Amino acid sequence: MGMMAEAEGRKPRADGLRNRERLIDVAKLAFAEIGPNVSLEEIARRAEVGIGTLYRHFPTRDDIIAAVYRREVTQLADAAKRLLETRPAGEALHEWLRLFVDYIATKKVIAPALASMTGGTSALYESSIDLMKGAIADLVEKAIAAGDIRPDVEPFDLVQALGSFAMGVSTSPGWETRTLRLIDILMDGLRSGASGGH
Amino acid sequence: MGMMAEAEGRKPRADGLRNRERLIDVAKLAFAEIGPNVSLEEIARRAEVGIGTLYRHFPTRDDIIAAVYRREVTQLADAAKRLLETRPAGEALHEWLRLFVDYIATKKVIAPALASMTGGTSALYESSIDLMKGAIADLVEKAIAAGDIRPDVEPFDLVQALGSFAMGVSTSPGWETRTLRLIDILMDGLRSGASGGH
DNA sequence: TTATATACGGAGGCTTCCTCCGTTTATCAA
DNA sequence: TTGATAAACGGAGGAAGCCTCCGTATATAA
Repeated sequence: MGMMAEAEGRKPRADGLRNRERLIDVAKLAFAEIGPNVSLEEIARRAEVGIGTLYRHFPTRDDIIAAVYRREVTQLADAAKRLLETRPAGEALHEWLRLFVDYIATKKVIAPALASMTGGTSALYESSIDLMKGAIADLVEKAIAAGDIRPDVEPFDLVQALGSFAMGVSTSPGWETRTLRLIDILMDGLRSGASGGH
Repeated sequence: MGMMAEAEGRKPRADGLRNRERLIDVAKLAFAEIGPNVSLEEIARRAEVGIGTLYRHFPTRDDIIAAVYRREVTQLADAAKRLLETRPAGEALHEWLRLFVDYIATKKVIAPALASMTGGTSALYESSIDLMKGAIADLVEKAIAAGDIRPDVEPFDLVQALGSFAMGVSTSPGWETRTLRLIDILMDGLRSGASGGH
């Protein structure tokens, strides 16, 4: 129980991996541009691969949607770690919140499809929520420890706030700009009352 | 300005109206059963009309979705009026809240499609929200006046609560039962502290 | 009952979905 | 390097869905 299933066989082919990544890249853009019902042939066309290649990597539409979503979440969690290593915790938090806006955009487009998936996907959702909570908690705790933000912030408060942002986002033009502004204000609020020292 | 555009021409054909209603009935069920991407041919098939008939009544997919949604909202608002006429205000409120659960179910299925519509639909949304607010306010005020529920309830509190229900509903099995239970509890809460008199 | 406006239904052209399989290519062993 | 071969590629093509168009049928009005 709990074994690494990998082992045997040769190294995966470089072109296979390349095309897979390429398809996810292109799919994310296409979903954002055209909507959740882009034809898969369109995605294959943009990625400059045959339709067969797309279907081999992602047997169903849901699979490619899940792949986009999963990568988005993973990148966001990774970004938290990387940001914490390369700059002061307060800045890291601020920067990460901005990245979150891009994540919302992806999620909004994909959500309908995600919602219509059954079983397996709720697990995908769960794990993504856990990843997010972990990332936020880390950022907030370090930022408090560094004296960059007020000490009475519960990480869960931020989860809540971000959730509301994600929900409340309308499709009206300029929501992205407005949300980014909101985040700046939020950061100001967080900073006021910070110890300021190290 | 403000004229009734109707007038001329003969009476609309009975079969036309019948088929139109039939299509909306069937579409609501089909959306719930199969999801927001049911083929329109499937809907026509179930309604036992030709595909051409469906397209004449609803030139686009969005049109039929809007029709289902609009009827749902309208029926809900009408039900409030009817319930208030046929039973004590407290019971009317309780019953109406139960109907609301069915409405959520429809809305959940349709929401993705509604969300992807442009322009015209946000108006549809707005008007539905106003209808809902009006219905709830009426029910709550009359129930308070009748002494069936505590007097310190703001109609808007209920709007808020229902909104949360609608959002928080997961796709997990049994949500409908659970939500109905929540509504019963909510009603108990509303009743406690009621004057009890007339 | 007749005339006709109105509604019906489905054939057919086009797009998308998805499978299948012959061709190409990256990896590994010699 | 060079071959052998597992792995990946790509697109033809059948099935299904989208939507239009128009000949047929029927409800309404005279």
